[in-house]
Amino acid sequence: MKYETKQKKTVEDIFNTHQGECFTAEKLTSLLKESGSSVSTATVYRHLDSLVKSGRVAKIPTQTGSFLYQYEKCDTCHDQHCSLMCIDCGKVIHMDCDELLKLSTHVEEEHGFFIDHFKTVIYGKCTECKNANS
Amino acid sequence: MKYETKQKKTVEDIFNTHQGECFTAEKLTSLLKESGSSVSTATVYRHLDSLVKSGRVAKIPTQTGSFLYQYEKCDTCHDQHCSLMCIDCGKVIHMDCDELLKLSTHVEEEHGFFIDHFKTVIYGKCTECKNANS
DNA sequence: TTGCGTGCAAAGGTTTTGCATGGCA
DNA sequence: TGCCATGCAAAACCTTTGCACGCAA
Repeated sequence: MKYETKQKKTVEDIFNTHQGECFTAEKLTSLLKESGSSVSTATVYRHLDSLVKSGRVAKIPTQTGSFLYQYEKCDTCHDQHCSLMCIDCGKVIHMDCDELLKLSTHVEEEHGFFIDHFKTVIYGKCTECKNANS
Repeated sequence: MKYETKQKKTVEDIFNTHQGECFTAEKLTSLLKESGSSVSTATVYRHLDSLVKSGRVAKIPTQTGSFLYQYEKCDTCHDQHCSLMCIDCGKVIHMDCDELLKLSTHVEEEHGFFIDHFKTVIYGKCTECKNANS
């Protein structure tokens, strides 16, 4: 994707105006449509793929077998950034603190594993859903 | 799935003899076939679903859009158990230590989020793959 | 002009579902 | 016997791919 096309710009604009949010490919496509400049599904996927490969967008597997795409402009916080997703309401909370660094360090030293915080999603329940149904 | 059928028993047997391992539904189906008692794909999925709902099997979303199923018999370690999956070779490492409890506690207190360790998979690279290609 | 990007439709892989049959209690 | 589980095939779902056309450089 080296050409500067209208579609490429439109996709990047959407991500820019919704920083940190998570979208399905379908949601992204409908946002593009609503914004007045439709982009075909295939092209949306091709740009998503390109953004994921370049490391600017995270492709997050969900519990329903599809993906969520999340734009992260921040260049400095990756090592300790992580997403917390509520399995009930789907809300994503961003976490960016030292506690994660402690875990990474521990896991590297004790378990020989190098965490990719950008690809990792921690599942659980947010306070509201926790209180709501158990 | 309240009846004790041959198929149900066979599926549970496979999990019992491969504790802690991760399977795709397809892998599980072929293991069943090899063991001499074939079970149809639909039935395999139905039992998996039932096991997941009852909490005995974890359904783990992968980076390719399908799932891995993991049996966990252990009743006492859930709160601090977690799976580490290598994004290169697919290997799954089990982690069961206090460091996770620290993270949970921190996340609950500071971020108002309750981690489900059974559903969470931490992605990254194992030592071998880390050394191999970067 | 060259070749990459686009849109459409078709294909792909995995999981789910409908329906008739078979088996457990 | 009554109802649930099973197997098959079809459908559903999301994502990827092939191909002809259009547009950026």
